[in-house]
Amino acid sequence: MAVHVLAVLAYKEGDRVTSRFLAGSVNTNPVIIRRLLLALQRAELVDTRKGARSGSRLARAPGRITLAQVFRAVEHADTFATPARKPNADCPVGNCIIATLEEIFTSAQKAMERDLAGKTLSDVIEHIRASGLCSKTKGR
Amino acid sequence: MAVHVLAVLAYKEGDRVTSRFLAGSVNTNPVIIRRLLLALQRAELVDTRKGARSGSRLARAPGRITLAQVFRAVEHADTFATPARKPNADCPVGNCIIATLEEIFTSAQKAMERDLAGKTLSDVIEHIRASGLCSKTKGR
DNA sequence: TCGTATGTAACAAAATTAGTTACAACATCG
DNA sequence: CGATGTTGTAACTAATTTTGTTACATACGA
Repeated sequence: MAVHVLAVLAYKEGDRVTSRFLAGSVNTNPVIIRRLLLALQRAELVDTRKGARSGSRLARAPGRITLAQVFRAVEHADTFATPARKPNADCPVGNCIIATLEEIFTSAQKAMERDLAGKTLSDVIEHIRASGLCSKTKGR
Repeated sequence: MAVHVLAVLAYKEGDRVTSRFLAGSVNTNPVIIRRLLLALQRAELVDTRKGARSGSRLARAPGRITLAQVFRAVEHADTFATPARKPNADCPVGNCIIATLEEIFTSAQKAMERDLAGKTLSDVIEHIRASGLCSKTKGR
């Protein structure tokens, strides 16, 4: 979803877009978008301003925003490493396997992020444009 | 969790282990384990027998079970590619971005699986043993 | 044939995520 | 300055997913 929002922002390069517009585009609620934008702001991927006639826009060129950055901004790091597993203190295997699994999964996640780091927002845009299905006019 | 179960099975190499025992080890319910074992059976990673004095064991040596196989057996493939997004037919961007995102995410997932393919169950076991914290005696 | 364990269904509970409503803070325009 | 429009945020509800529970038919081994 984050990518979807950023893609729309990239289309409107430069212009500020309101959360209401984005919500319409993604077909959800403005608040959901705002929550998402907060994460993207913290990662300095978007630049949001309050007040009348304001909104959000990309903080830098689409070519300088990798999907790995987006991923890290949105996912809370512990994606699936330790999904709040029970303490299960009764089994020694359980206790010592956790550290091992964490190590393995962070390695796997790193591998994924390396792959995502190779793709930027403008790659996504170009890919969409190339698919032809999508005209430049964005409804709404 | 799947890895946890398989690790216990690897410890008990050869012996059949009941779902009740495994449930105790992971600190959950036998039915949860059985559901998990069904997926592992379909992937031919474990060999389960019904009836009295039976249970499950690894279908092959721990060194021949990669974590990528486990991952694929357990996760339903569409891990996070298309999490049942709304149809949102009103926005053309939405419609054509989906295919693009799927492509990107399957690529990322492939990268992760390549990483996991490089690690086997016996690597995990060894890693656990090396951590020292865990004696060979598994409680319960 | 008896005991034990799986396969499976049906359902309850808990956790997560998405969505809603409401409102204060605040920038911009007139 | 004051009206307007938009974000930030809280509190709450709803929907979905995951996890756990109970129950029982089925099947295997001794």
